[in-house]
Amino acid sequence: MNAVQDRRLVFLLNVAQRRLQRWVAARMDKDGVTATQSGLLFILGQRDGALMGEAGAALDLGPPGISGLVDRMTAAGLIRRRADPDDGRAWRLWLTPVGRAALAQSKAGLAEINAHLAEGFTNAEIDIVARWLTSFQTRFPRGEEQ
Amino acid sequence: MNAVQDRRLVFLLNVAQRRLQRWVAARMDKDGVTATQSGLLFILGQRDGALMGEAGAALDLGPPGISGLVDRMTAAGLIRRRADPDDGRAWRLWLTPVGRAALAQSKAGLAEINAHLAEGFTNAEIDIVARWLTSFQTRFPRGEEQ
DNA sequence: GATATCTGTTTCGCATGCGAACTAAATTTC
DNA sequence: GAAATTTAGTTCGCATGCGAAACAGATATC
Repeated sequence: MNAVQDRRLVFLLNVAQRRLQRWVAARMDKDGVTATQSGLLFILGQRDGALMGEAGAALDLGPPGISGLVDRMTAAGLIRRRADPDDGRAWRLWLTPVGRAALAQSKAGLAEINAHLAEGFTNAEIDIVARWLTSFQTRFPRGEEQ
Repeated sequence: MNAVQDRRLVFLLNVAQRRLQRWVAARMDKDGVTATQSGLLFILGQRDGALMGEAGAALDLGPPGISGLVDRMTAAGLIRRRADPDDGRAWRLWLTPVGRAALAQSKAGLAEINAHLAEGFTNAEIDIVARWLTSFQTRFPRGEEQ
């Protein structure tokens, strides 16, 4: 009899994510940066020179995910990739000037989106939403069953 | 100083969706049905013989999305597709026996996931979450700007 | 009735990201 | 120090889904 009764939540989450994705794509793509890509830009803005694995973990991406993302962003000239001097297997990622510019634009766009996302909800309500979203990380852990 | 302060919500939504997706894939894929596919099964369970466009609208998918989904599910033998007798451009979608069986299994799995999604939250809190998720449909409309 | 327009679906090229299998370098074990 | 194991990334095949453009049938307009 309430929101949990049917498939709603699963479906709603899916749709919401897709709608947001599309929205971001429509306004940010003009600057050549997608939502996921701006995620990596943010990470590097805080930790320039991070390892691919570190960046992947921060974005909650598996090895194939971060690998492909880095390929595309390197090709787009947003980041650069240099071998780690201490570990022959590892790569460190660095922002290019183009990447820095894109990051600055993403920050502005993101502020707008965040405002949009909280409109019509109190801080307490947004905190509940944030707690629910965060709980996925323990409820649906990466490596394990159940 | 609260949850809205940085990119959190956008990022959290993304991660949550991906985690759920992965989870569903891991336990449902054994039955050969993914989350999106079970979405279409649910629609047809209620409205067998729906037009592709109708199904797409119900799932919030654009033409290319529903087209590809139908291709894959037809190939998998889950649904069947017949020309609409009244409109030479349109197709109606029907569950196959295999599709019906998959739908039954999806229903069971979904109940479990829904329980999991609401654990640790009161009904009032889940209602807030549902309201937030639903608000995306007006906040980020399909066709238009702003 | 011929032309213009609208509408349902398809196709293309792309980004995203998974699991599985692989490669290669680093570390541990014996 | 050689063999076994772990770890960092890559590659492959796949599902998902977008926007743009194409296509064909349906409807409206003149």
